[in-house]
Parts: sequence; C-alpha cells; structure tokens
Amino acid sequence: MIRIVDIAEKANVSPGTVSKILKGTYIGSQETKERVLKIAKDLGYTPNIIASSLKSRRTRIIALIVPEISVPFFPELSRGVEDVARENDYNVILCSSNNDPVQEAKYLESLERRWVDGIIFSRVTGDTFKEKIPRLLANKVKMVFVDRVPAENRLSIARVEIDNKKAAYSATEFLIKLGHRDIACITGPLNTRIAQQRLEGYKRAFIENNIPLKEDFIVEGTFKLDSGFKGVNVLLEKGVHFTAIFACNDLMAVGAIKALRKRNLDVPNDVSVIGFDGIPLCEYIEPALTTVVQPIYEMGKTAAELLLESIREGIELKGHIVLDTRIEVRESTREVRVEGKYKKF
Amino acid sequence: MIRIVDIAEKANVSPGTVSKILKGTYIGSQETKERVLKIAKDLGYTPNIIASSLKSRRTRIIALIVPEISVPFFPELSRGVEDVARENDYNVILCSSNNDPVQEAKYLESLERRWVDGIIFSRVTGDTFKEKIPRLLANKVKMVFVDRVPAENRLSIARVEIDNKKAAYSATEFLIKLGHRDIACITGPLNTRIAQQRLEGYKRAFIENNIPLKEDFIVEGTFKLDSGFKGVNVLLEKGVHFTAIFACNDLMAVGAIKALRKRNLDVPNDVSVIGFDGIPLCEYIEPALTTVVQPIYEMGKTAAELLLESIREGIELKGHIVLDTRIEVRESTREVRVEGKYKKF
DNA sequence: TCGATTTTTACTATCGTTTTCTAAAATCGA
DNA sequence: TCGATTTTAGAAAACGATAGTAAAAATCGA
Repeated sequence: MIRIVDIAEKANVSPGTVSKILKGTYIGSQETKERVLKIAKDLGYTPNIIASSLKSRRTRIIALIVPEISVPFFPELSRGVEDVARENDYNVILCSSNNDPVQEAKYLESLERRWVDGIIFSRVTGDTFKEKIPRLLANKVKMVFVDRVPAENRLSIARVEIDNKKAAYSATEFLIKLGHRDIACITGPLNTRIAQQRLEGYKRAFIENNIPLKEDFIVEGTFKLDSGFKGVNVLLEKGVHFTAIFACNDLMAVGAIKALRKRNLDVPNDVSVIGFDGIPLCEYIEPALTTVVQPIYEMGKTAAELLLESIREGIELKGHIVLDTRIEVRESTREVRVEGKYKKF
Repeated sequence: MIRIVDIAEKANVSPGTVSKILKGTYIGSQETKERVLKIAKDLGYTPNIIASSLKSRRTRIIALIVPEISVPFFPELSRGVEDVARENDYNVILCSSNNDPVQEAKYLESLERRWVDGIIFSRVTGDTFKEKIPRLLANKVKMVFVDRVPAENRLSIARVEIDNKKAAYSATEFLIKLGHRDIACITGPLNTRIAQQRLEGYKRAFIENNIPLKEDFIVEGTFKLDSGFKGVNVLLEKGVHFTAIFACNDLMAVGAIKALRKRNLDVPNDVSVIGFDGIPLCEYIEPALTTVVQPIYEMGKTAAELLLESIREGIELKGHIVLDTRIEVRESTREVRVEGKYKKF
C-alpha cells in the first residue's frame, strides 16, 4: 500500500505538503500541486482513513440505530440515509436494537469507542438519556432523532418526524366521514411514543366528532404482521362489533385483513381497514390498502442531510422538522353500509 | 477521554503493560493485573478502536453488501449477519448497491480504504473480479459470498447459498404433480445467476417430466413487486394460457396475484401461484402463499460466522455451504381442474 | 552468598496522517 | 541593491494503542 511518505519521497517534498495537497488545504505553487497529484495518481495512492481519523478525529462514519430492520419502514428509511451518506463519502453502520434497550445501549457504547461522527437514532424507550446520550454529545458526536423521537428536547438534538397524532386523527376522521362509528384500533407497542401519539389522534377524532369512545375497541399490537392478525381475533372474541379498523401500521393492517378473511368478513364491505406508513406493499395486497403515507425515504434523507451538515459545520443541532403525511385512498375502505346491519361475527 | 497512559500513570506502570493487561495478553503478576484493571474501571476507560486499529490492523468492522435493502430478503439476511457480529463485538457497515455495479465498485473502494476486516457479499454482476476483489484479497480482507455467489470460485472465497436450481426444480415439479402443465414463470433479472439458475430449474422440471417447454410462458422480472404484476399482464396480453405460475420470489408472487385478481382470475382456483424465499409476509397475504422457503436468517448467520472465524484465525476461506430449502404449502396452489377448461382470460 | 534463571515490567519504535510553527525562497518597492 | 513582504515548503510533534526487545527485579540452586 502506498503511503503519503512514498509520494513525498518521489516528489521530493515533505509528507505534510502532500497531505495538504491531497486534502485541498494546500496554499502553494500550482506546479508542485500538479506534480504531487500526478505522482499520487500514478502510484495508485488510496488514503488510509484509519490514520486520518486518529489524527483528525473525523471517521466519516455515521450510525443508524433502528428498532427492527425487518419491519419494512426501516429499510426504506435506511435507503434515504445511505444514499445521502454515500454521496458525501460517508459509510453507515447499521445497528438494529431489536427493540431491546439493552442492545441499544450496547450499540451506543460501541459507537462511542468508534468515534462515529454522528448517529441517526430511531430509539426505543430506555434510560439511555440518563447517561449514554449526554456522554456521546459531550464527545461531540452529532445526533438526529428520526421517527421515534423523544417527547421533549432537553438536549437540543435535532428531530425529524411526522405529526403522528395529526396523521392518526386524519385517518380516523377519514373513517368517520365515511359514516363509521364503530372503529377499532390496533395500536403499536404502547411503550413507544409514536404508538401513544397515534392512539391519541384516534381518540381525539372521536372526541371532536362527539362520538363516544369505547376502550374495548382498542387493542395493543407490536407493529408486526402477526399482531394485526391476533388483534382482530382478540376483538372478535371480546364480541366487539366494529365496521372499521385503524391499524397503526401497514403490516398490522395486512395481518388484520387476513384475520377478517379467515372469519369470512369482507374488506371493505363488512369492515373497512386503514393502515399507516405507506409501504410499497399496500398497493399490491388484496384489497389494496388505504393508508396514511409517510415520506419514509425522505425522512431518512432529511435526517442524514441535517446530520452531515452539522458534522461539516461543527454546529449544534436543534431543529425540529415535521414532514407531511397524506392519506392514499385505495380499496380497503368504503362508506359504512346504510342498512345499519352489520354482518354477524 | 481516558487514555491508556492515564491509567499507566495512575497505576505506576508503563502504557505497554496496561495495554497487555487490557487485551488479556499480559504475562505477569496477578497483583498488578488486578490493580490496573481496577483503575481502568474506576477511571471509566473506554478503548479507542481507531488507534488500536491503526497499529493492529484490525478494525472490528465487517461490511455487508446487498443489491437492495428494500427487498425483504435482505433485511432478514442482515439480521443474521448483525446478530453474529454484535455477539463478537463487530460492527456492520451496510452497503446497498442498488443493483448498480458502479455503486458496488465504489463501495468496495471505500471499504478498502477503511481496512474493514471482512466483507459479506451478495453481489451484482459486474467486473469487480478483474481488479477490485483480487486487490481486497491481497490486502488480507476476508470475503464470503452469500446468496448471489459467482459461478466458479477461482479466488477461493467461501460461498453460502442454496441450490437455486434444485429448489426451482422442486417448485415446478410440485406444480406438475398437482397436474399443471401450463406453468408460467416470472423470473428474476436474468443478468443475475440466481435468476438464471431458478429458470434453469424450472426448465429442467419440464424436460425431466417430458412436458414440452414453451418459451413464451417465461417472462423476466426484477424481483420487485411491480414486476410480478407487470409480468402477469404481459403474459395475458400475449394470450398465454396458463394454469399456474412459478414466481421466482415472493414479492413478485404478490404482484402476480394482484394482477390475476384484477382480471377476475381466482388464486388458486383459476391459477395456482408458488413463490420463492419464504418471507414472513407469505403467511398473511390472501391467499396465503405456497412458497419455497430459504433459511434466510441462517444464511446471514452462517456467512458471518464463517467470516469471523477466518478473521480470527487468519486463515483463507474456501468453503462452499449449501443450505436446504423446503416447500411450504399454503393456499395459493391446488391441483389443476380436471374439466380441462380454463377460465377464459 | 553468588551466579543463573525466571518472572515482571519498561522502553522504544511504529502505524499513516494531520497540523502548527518556523524557515527558506521568491517577489517587490523604493 | 537592499530590506520588507509575500509565497512556498519543511520539520516535528501529535493522535492512542501495540509489540518486540531489553532491562530490572525476584527467585532459586548450590
């Protein structure tokens, strides 16, 4: 492997000069610059990022911490992050915490040792705030929260998210406007704030439309396929009569539809289903899923752009970016049947 | 940040001694060892991986190169890799090549500069073999191919895969045994070997069962949702009359089913559909998808274990591990209708 | 008690780059 | 032509850890 000193020797200049030329911080003659650059190229020099990192304290690595890479939301987010990173000569370390605060904390530790320049963080609820995160910040590691952001921002870390409450409100209201009154909700894991907020939005839609809210229409899910399936079964076993379901993500909506089908309930004729996320799959399942579309890729991209900017400029992050959502109406929802008689479950 | 010298000072020993104690390569008195360890702990020492990497030429980073993180196969693979990495104090750099040989090559370059210890590689077809890969190997970077492995192994790089041809053969044969003769195939991108092999398996099943193979029953896809959808439309527009479809991955199967539904063709009553991969979704779509199940997580895990072992031992990799597949029968396939009359398309 | 051996610890060079400070060379005005 | 100024380049000290060798200390046998 060719080193800077090798180039220096061949060009009869000092290593320092070569370093400056290579980094573009060189002030000196055009002639030397070109000569060195040519030699570097001829020799096939490739910079050693490790050595560079040690001295400059910049690793050109960012980390993406997600709760679960196998939930389709996160690969899409990851694409956004990676695309921006790649364009800026950064690499991305992927950390799936598997929804486990302990694993998450372990990752934070290893990222600290690694001197990553920044972290994009979709975090599970844990006590990382007490110690780990302040410590990272003290070490000048930049951070951006995305999707699963903390409630308040005591530490001035930037946040990129959607308005979960509003989006859930609009989803529920959409069903109400279709004439539904008996709307069940399959929530996300309620130890996450996004799940809480979506549930809140759901509840608020009832309140603002003067519809009595029934707690037994609400069942907790996990954001995974099977929990949508189970959720519907739980509801049906409880004898809950609903004409619509708000599933707090698309995957659970798919699971829910499957469970309904198994009981010979037609979607949307017996039950309307609306999802949340807007993953590509929505369009292709049967029936195509009406859903609240989040700009997932955009969120990843925005978070990464923010992060890299703050790394580049060495400035503190404190923005709060709230991206827009929209409802994509497809085939899984329809107006409630006017006869007022629901299919017997 | 606490450094080794800080510990050394406080413990009245040399930095070298501390380093050895911390790394577990120390031969000396138990007393010193315990004293140093205690001081290190009290001071809250965290090792600096960058500095360590520079000297030891080990970064404790491996990379995972995948063609497309948003295809569900790859997050699952990634989980396997990451779980093993985490257990061994390794971090994983995620590289999505987006099916672009140029991006892939760029990633290989940056990984070389980064001195990653190893690479797990699900590669797109490109000319990386000419130059980049030998170069990496010359720099003692260990490599394992997984899923999308090259045809031959000139360079003695380990491979972890399934027998795609055999698996596709069995899928097709499964349909044949159900009485189907007119079986369409939606392939993967035919510039990939796995797609070619699956197609080959499909063809072989015809030959071995003495069924004439019709080329216009074959349509090329991209492994993505929309291409399954489009594939079916292409077939139908060509006027191809099929009673079954072998989709070369599950995502395309989902797309295909959607297209069939749109034309009022029932699955499995009018058309049987079998997929490939065994992603969790299969169970939850309507109808539940019969598919060839690959041990995806296992593949990732195996590849990572192989890689880490070879890094640890400093040995060359050259194994070839072929994992088993099985057909999971669900609702999307049934025996061909005996009347011999197919629904008019 | 003394040399020989073993155990324990220290020293020093290195990994490859960056960066600051300083010195030499070149240019310029008067 | 000479001193002042500007350009251009070099020297050297990090960054933090590691590893091989050398030295010091301790132990032992005779």
